[in-house]
Amino acid sequence: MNYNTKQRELILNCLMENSDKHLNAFEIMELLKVKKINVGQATIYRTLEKLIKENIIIKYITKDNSACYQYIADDNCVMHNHLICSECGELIHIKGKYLDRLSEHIQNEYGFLIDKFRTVFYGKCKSCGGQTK
Amino acid sequence: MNYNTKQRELILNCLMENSDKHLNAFEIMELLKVKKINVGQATIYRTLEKLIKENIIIKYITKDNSACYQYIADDNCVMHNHLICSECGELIHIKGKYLDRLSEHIQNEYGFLIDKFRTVFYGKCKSCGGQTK
DNA sequence: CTAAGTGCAAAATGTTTGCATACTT
DNA sequence: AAGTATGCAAACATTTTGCACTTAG
Repeated sequence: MNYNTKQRELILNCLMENSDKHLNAFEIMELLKVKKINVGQATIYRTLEKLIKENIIIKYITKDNSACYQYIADDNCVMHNHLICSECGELIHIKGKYLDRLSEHIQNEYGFLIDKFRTVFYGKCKSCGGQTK
Repeated sequence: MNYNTKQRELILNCLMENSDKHLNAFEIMELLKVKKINVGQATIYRTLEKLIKENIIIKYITKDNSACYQYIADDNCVMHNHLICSECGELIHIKGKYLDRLSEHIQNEYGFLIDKFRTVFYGKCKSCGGQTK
């Protein structure tokens, strides 16, 4: 169903190499251009949509209203949630009992099942001042 | 600094009356038009931005990629987080010890301070099948 | 009276689509 | 060979901007 094309590989590699940052579609295109590779913008958008559906990357909106994409599917990322710093875009993978308990509680109390792929915690990371408040 | 204009009131009322749904800019404009009120689109966008900055509403992206706005600042909403159903858009306000413990843990462990206004839990509500999984 | 907000139309931005061609399986 | 992906350019949707005018404080 999904063909493994050169373009898909390139885009995915680009996102994997930058999994600590959030990139928008334009930036991905530029990064590929620097490497003398030209991938049409339609292909970028179409591929990103597919990667989202496969839960390999996430999409979200930054404070300045731009749509960004970020690679999340490392190791056993299935069980992870993600913290994203609104200031610098740093991505932190989290898991653990506190999170599990919260999920359980929400499920029991409200019948609400959290989607770990779509849910992202926004805030400020250590170096951007999170710890001081 | 923020003038209390007729247009601002109208937009805010519209969002308050629909606090259980998510509306996009166009829908807000249409809802006002139905009431024979014409508010320019530029005003809608400019006002929404201000309301977001004031933490009165939140903005987020739905599954079908449209930007939506929703009123959150009821009662003592300051301490709340929000669950949003990806299917029907239902908004649920949550708080409690599980959430507080998670926040604390994340702060201690990672130095990361969660922004409750920006962070939204996505998932499926009871009536959309959240409980059954 | 001054600062802030408004409406319109135009411009800019970001994303999607149609279609002929090329690539994967 | 069939199904899927690509690139281009055009179309589209959404959001932002400039400017003259109005309104709130």
